[in-house]
Amino acid sequence: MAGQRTAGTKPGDFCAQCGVRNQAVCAPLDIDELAVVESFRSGVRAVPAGAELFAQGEVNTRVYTLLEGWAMLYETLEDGRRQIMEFCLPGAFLGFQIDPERPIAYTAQAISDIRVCTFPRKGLEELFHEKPDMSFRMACIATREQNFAFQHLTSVGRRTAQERVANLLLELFLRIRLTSPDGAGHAIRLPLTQEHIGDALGLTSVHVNRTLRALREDGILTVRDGVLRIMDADRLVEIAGYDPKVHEPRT
Amino acid sequence: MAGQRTAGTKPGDFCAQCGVRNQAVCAPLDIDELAVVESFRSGVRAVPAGAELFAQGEVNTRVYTLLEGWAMLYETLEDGRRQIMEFCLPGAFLGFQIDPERPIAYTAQAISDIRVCTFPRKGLEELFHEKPDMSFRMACIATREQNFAFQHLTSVGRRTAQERVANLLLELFLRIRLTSPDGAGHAIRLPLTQEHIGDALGLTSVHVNRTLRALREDGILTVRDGVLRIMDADRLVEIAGYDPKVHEPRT
DNA sequence: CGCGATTTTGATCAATGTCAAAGGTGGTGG
DNA sequence: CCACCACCTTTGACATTGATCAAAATCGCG
Repeated sequence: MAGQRTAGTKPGDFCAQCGVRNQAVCAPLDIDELAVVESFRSGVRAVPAGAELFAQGEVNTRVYTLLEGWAMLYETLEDGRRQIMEFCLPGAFLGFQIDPERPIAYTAQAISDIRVCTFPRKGLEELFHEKPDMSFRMACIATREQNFAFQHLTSVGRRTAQERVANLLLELFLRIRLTSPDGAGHAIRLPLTQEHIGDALGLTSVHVNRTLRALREDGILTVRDGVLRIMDADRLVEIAGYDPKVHEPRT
Repeated sequence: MAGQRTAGTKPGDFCAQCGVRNQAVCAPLDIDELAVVESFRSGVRAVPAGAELFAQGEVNTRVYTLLEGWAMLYETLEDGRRQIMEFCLPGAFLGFQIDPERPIAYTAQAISDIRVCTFPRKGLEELFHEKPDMSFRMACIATREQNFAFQHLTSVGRRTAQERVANLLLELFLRIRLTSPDGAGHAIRLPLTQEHIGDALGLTSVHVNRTLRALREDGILTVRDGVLRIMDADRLVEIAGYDPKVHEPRT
């Protein structure tokens, strides 16, 4: 599958062979333009699970495209309560803010070991200016992200614990399915703890645990050893309140 | 204050005199470019309180800039539960989706009587293409909106009822203060019912009522006859968990 | 084997929801 | 001008969801 990669290179080393190019901000660029981007970027960086890409309150001088692995964005309150905004998969564009001087409101942390493509924040405007398609692409991405944040908000604000968990797991299942090359089974790798799930959904980890038990006992799904297995997709879709007409697929 | 408007015209009739131009997508345009936009738009429309600009599930053929009044975006679940995503004030850009064919996931409804500047969705890409600054501006707006959605999500997911209410009312107070020309008092017009507040915060209206009572009894704020009055700003800021360093001002 | 992190379970508690009814309040039409 | 109506606010009694606290079981790993 890595046939056209030069031996010894890893995904992201060359833009032209980038595995997430079509999901990322770079999608509208042609091969020649990629060369410009490639010379602009700072390079590819590996970040171990648990490390932060940037932290709430910092002024952030880089932006990132996630190449491999899972990351998350979260905000913490002074007393330690945490809200995870989003789980990020390859292709995600992270850390962009309008005002580069303003401290960023949330933290980005690697959940698994990840690899990111790094750009200096400085000069981004100019790059977007030279490549207006990237601006438009960027607007599209941000608009989509806003839509996902809206859906997430609806879950947290108005659904029961069971509905929230069902909704999130279904969403993650579909996102992974869309991008990952491996098989068409009813199971995916899910590198999240129950605390991650709780912090994303506004629940405690112990309530997530009980909810997952109920879902398992009802024969709907299981989460075991970091793999999510869907047993009864129809009922899952129903509980999750998932509507394929409005719920836009997501990478 | 309306001195430079032609007698008989209303805000929005001419782009050059548009009161929200500097908050809206049109901000980066100069006078000549405005002429292009002015010929592109469909015109200005008045919409009465309670009417919908577009509805969840429709394919939406127009986008709007809000000129006057309050609107809101919300999603409803099949059984009627409602989540308000956002209260929109003048300058807001509404209804844009990447894929113009896909049904929109949320409803936009006027809270008070409003006036909107209307554009056909068709041709927007071309307009953005001709005016790349508008694309970039659009990306900035969408990114900001995403940030606000994130903050909202944190409130709903992790704050108590009292903190949520305090946070929302403070946010609205500051937003209004930023834009409205009238005085520097500690009160603003707030055309929301307690049900609106509850649906935005993931609470029932009766719990909002009790929470407002507590806030009033503690001498922090009052909401009465559609006006919000701040009595003790310091304590409000504290309860709301408001951090001016990361909480970007918003129009 | 031992340790830290995670999952699981139980017992109890608190925050918020539900249901119901009683006041406003403003608008409308007779 | 009044009566009525729709809508909103307010309050009470009670129900329920999900939180909290605590401890045991399990797991990965050095």
